[in-house]
Amino acid sequence: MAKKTNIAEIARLAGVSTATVSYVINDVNKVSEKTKEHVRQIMAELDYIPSINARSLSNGQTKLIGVTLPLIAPSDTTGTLLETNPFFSEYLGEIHKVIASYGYDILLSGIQVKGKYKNWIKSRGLDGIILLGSYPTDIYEEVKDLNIPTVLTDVYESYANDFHSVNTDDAEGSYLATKHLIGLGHKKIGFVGGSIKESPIHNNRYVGYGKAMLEANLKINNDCVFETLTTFEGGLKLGEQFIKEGLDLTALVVDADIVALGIMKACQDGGIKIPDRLSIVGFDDIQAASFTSPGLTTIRQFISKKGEIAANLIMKDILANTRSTDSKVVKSKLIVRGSTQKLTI
Amino acid sequence: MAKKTNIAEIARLAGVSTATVSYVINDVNKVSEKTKEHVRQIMAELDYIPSINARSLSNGQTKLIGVTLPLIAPSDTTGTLLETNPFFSEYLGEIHKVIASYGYDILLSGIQVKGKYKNWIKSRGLDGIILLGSYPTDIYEEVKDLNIPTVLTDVYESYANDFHSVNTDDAEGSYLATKHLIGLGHKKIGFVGGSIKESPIHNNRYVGYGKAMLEANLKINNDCVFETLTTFEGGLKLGEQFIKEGLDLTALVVDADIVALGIMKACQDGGIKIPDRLSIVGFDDIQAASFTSPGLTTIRQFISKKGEIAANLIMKDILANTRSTDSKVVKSKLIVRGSTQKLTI
DNA sequence: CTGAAAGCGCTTACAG
DNA sequence: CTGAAAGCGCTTACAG
Repeated sequence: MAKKTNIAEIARLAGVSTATVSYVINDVNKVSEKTKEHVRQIMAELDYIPSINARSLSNGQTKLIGVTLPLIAPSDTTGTLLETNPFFSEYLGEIHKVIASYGYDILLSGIQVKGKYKNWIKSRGLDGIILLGSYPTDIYEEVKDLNIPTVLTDVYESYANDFHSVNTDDAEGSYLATKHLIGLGHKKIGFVGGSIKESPIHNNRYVGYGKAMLEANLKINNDCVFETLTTFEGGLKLGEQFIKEGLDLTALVVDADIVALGIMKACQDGGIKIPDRLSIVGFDDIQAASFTSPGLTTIRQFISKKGEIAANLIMKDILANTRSTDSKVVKSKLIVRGSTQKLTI
Repeated sequence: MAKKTNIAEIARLAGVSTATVSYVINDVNKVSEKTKEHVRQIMAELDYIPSINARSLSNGQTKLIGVTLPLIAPSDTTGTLLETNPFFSEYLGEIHKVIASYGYDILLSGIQVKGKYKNWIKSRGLDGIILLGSYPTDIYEEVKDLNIPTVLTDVYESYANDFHSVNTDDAEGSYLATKHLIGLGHKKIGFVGGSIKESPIHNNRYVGYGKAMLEANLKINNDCVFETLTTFEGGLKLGEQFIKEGLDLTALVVDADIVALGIMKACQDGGIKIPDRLSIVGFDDIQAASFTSPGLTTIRQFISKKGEIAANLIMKDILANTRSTDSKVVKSKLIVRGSTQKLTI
C-alpha cells in the first residue's frame, strides 16, 4: 500500500496545524470558512480518509456496534440456529441501515465461550451491543459488568429488565391464531410448542393459546398439547406420529412456522389432508410459509421493525451517553393463507 | 465505566517496563518464564484486556475482515437479496468460525454508494474483504486500488481474475440436473433461468443444461427456455402461465430453488400434478426445498464449504502478506426428492 | 533477558 | 480563528 497520508501531511501541505485539520474533519465550528475550504481541497486532492481507529484511541468511541447472533449454535441444543435462521438477514439489514446513517458499523459475533464474550467486547471497545435470542445466564452478567448500551431481542427472562429489550407480543400472537381457529368453528384445537417449561418465549405463546381457549370455554386436554424440538424435523416426527396414532383434533396452533411446515409435510405425505382434515396455524411468517401448497396461515412477526427499534434504542443511549432500559413490544399480525378453513363436520 | 486499566498500570504493578508487558501479551520469546508468569498474574488480577484498537495503530493490523453482502438491495433490481438470502447465515457463520480461530472479526457492510465503499474500507483499516455476489463494476475498481486481500464469491465477470474467487460449478450442476431428467426418460425438457444474457451465473447454469441436451441429441426449442425474475413471485407467475396456456413439456430444469418452488406452487394450486405431469429440478438446495410436498429435487450448493474456502483464502494472504488470485470451484451435488419421476407416457 | 523512547494517527483542552 | 503539545494504549527497533 502506498504510504498512507496522515493528518500531519495534510497540515503541512495546507500550511496549518494538525489541530486545524482535525477541526475541519470534525466540522468543529472554530475555523474560518476560507481555511476550511482550503484544507478540504487538499484532503480531496490526496484522497485522504481519516483513520477511525486512530480517532477512537483519542476520543474513546469506536463507532462499532456488536451484533451477536446464535450463529454457531452447538448443534445439540434447542436448535436456536434453525429457529432464528430465516430472520438473520432481515434483522441485520435493518440494524445496519439505521446505524450506518450515524456512521456506525456492525461487528458480528457468534456466541462465545463463557468468559470470552466480555473480553471480546472490551478488546474491541464496542460502543454498544445488540443480542438476538437467548444465551446462557452468565453472558448477561458479563454484559452487565460492561455497562455499555445493550439491547436484548426476544428475551423474557428477568434479567431482561437490566437492559433494553425488544420483543414480539408472543402471547397476543398465538391468542390471535387460536381465536382465528375458534372463529372458523373449531373446538378441538391442539397446541404444539418448543419446551414450554424451559423457554419463556414458547411459554408465552402457549399462554396466548390457553387464554383464547378459556375465553371460548373450550377444554385444553393434556393430550392435545405437544412438545417438540423447534426444527423442521421435530415437526415431521410429530406429523408422522399423528399419521400412525390417529388424531382427535381438527386444528393445531403451532408456535413456529418451521415446525408447522414439518407437520404439514408429514400429514400431506401420509394422507391427512390439509386443511380439509386438519387446519394449521403457524407463527413467525418465515418466507417458506408462503411457498407450500396450501400456504401456511400464520402469525407474522415484523422482524425489520424489531431491528429498527433495536438500532434506535442503542443509538439513543450512545449519543446521549445514557443507560436506559426501555422495553418495546412489536405487534404481530394474523396472515390467513390456505392451511386453515371452516370446520366442516 | 471504571477507569480502564492499561499497559502502563500493569507495568507499574508488576515492576517492569511496558515493553516487557507487551512482550508477554504477544508471547514474544524474549522474556523469562518467571517474569512472564508474574506479569500474567497481575493482568489476570486486574482483569486486563489489551485494546486491539491501540494495537492496530502501532502495528497496522486491525484484525478485521469486511464481509459485504447485498444486504440492502435496491428493491428494483434482479432480486439479488432474495436470491442469496437463505445463504447469508450459513455463509457468514462459516467465515466467522474460520477467522475467529485466528482472532479476527467480521465487520459487516451492505453495499455502499459509489465511492463510499473504498473510503469505508480505508477508514476502518480492514485487513481484507470478502464480497458475496455481484456488484456494479466500479466497486471492483475501487477495491483493486486498495490492494488488500480480497475474495469474490459467485462472480464470473472477467475482473474476478484480479482477486481470489470462490464459485459453485454452476454449469456442471445444471448438467447433472438435466442428465437426471434425461435418465428418467424425459425428452421434452425446458429450462427456466434468470436473465441469461445479463447474468453470467444464470448463463453458466443454462450452458450446463444445453450441454446435457446436446449430448443426448435432444432439441432445445426456443419456446422451452423461459426467463424470469429470480424470486418466488417470478416462479409463481410462470407457473400460472403454464396453467393458462398449457405446457408441452414433461420436465423443467430451473436454475434457482426459489423460482422452482414458485412454479411448483402455482402448478399444484392450478391442477398440474407434480411430479405426475411435470418433473422439476431446482438449484441451490435452500432449506425450503425439503419443506414442500413433494420435496424439490435439486442441485445442492455447499455454502458452508464456500465460506470456509473464502475465509481460508483471505487468511492465507493476510498472514503471509501476499496478494494471490486463486480461483476455487466447489462441486455441487444432485439431491433427489419427490418432484421428479420416471416419464410415464 | 529487560528498558527507555519514539511512533502509530488522531483529538482536545489550553493559550493566545 | 489558529497552534503547540500532551495524551489515547499499544508496539518495536535499539541499546545494554
